[in-house]
Amino acid sequence: MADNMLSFRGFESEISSGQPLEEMIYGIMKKAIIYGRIMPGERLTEASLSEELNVSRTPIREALRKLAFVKMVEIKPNKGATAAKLSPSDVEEIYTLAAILEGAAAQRAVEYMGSDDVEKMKAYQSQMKDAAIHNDYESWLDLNNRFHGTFVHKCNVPSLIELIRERIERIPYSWFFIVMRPDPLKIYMEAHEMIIKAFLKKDAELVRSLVENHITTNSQILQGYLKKIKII
Amino acid sequence: MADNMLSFRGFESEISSGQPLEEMIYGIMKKAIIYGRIMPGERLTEASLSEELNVSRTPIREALRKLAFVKMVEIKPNKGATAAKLSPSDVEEIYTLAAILEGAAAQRAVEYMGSDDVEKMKAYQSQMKDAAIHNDYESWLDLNNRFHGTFVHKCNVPSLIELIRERIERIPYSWFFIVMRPDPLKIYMEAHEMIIKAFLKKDAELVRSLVENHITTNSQILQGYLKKIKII
DNA sequence: GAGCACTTTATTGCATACAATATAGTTTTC
DNA sequence: GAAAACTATATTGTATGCAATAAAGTGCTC
Repeated sequence: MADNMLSFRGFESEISSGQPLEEMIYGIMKKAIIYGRIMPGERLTEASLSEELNVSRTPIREALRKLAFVKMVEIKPNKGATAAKLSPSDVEEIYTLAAILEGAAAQRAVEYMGSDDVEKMKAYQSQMKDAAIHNDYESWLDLNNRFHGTFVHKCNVPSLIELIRERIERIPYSWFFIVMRPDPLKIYMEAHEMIIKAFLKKDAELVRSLVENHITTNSQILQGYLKKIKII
Repeated sequence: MADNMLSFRGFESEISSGQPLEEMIYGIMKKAIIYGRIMPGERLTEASLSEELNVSRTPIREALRKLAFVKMVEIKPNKGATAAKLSPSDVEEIYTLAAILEGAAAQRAVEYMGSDDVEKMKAYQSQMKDAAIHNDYESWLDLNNRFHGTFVHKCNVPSLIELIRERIERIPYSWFFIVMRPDPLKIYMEAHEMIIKAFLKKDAELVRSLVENHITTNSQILQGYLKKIKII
């Protein structure tokens, strides 16, 4: 391992790219949490992280506090940090807010979307069908992010986009694959079709309610599976 | 000054109440920003704050980073922190989100509001009229917070409540007094009346749109004055 | 053996020292 | 005199040491 590399559970980051250590550690640990290399509830002592990352406790403390802000770790004064556990109600809240926020973003986006944007959404949608047929779930997920990103980024409210991203990031990456079964996928894709049509009609209120329902439905399906396979 | 007191520009906080210094500093500085004791754009060097607060740089750094998270200060790597300036578009965004979030909270609250809650809102509303007549704007503002808080806290989504509070806190306290003139107040109070009626009808969708419009209208009125008196 | 005081250990909170970086000022060069 | 190179200063970033707190273990009392 080159000594100008920050390495943590398979994730790496080059030191001395102008970015402070604190931010790099924040980024690398966030990834580790999203991708399950840090398990929920895992105790994160400053000393052990310090050793694992080969840096002092100072930037680690600051990274942990940032992670606490986005609720990925929980810090109790004088007791320390643990990777956050997502309770059923946490999951529900995350999606409740995601639905509200993304619905609002979509509503606002109607005004700013060009026909090229809707075309992009159509293209993603058709590519998603292909990906689903070939069981290429990785691509499917990427395309889905692009689909949603297309209108979210057109809402003209940067902080709203940020809030939406913050919610989505709290969902472990692996969970997105849980719902990738024929029936949920069918429901999912049909919702996208309706959303596309609503954007074509430029019916902002319809777009809002469709997007909100789309996310809520998906949330309920996910929560059902999570409960059934005893993840939460 | 007792040496177990943390003092900062007129605000004080007792040390050794179990709370870490970092949090106390965060709280005290947040107040100082909200109440205008720290001016927007003011440079906040760790050393000067350290001297002013009689603590080391460490808890100050952590407090500054927390404040950066709620966008009350801006931190540039290797350059340091400044008290955030609210640009016209920042103000617009804050209120845009506040309207979305509080509208959603209100909509959800309809289900959980008891008739006693609506009675409370009516009571606050009538007290606000009195306060307005006697030009007791301080009380008016407090009652207004209670009025809004009544339904916001009934939305059953704690993180939504938190997000709303975070937006409101970014508005300098003094600004709330700017709009306290006869015409805006009349519009404001009429909106409240309509909101109360909508809650009585338990019409969630109507409540949502009324609350959203109420906040948006208020925002536009405030922004108009801010521009006229050249605050932003 | 359960409950309690005491001691030990682990860990965070805070303070401080040093290193790295950015800024301002100064000199040098043309 | 303007631009560039250098120097000095201020400030943040990081490492480390010590203090305060919490948790775990130990022995004592009954």
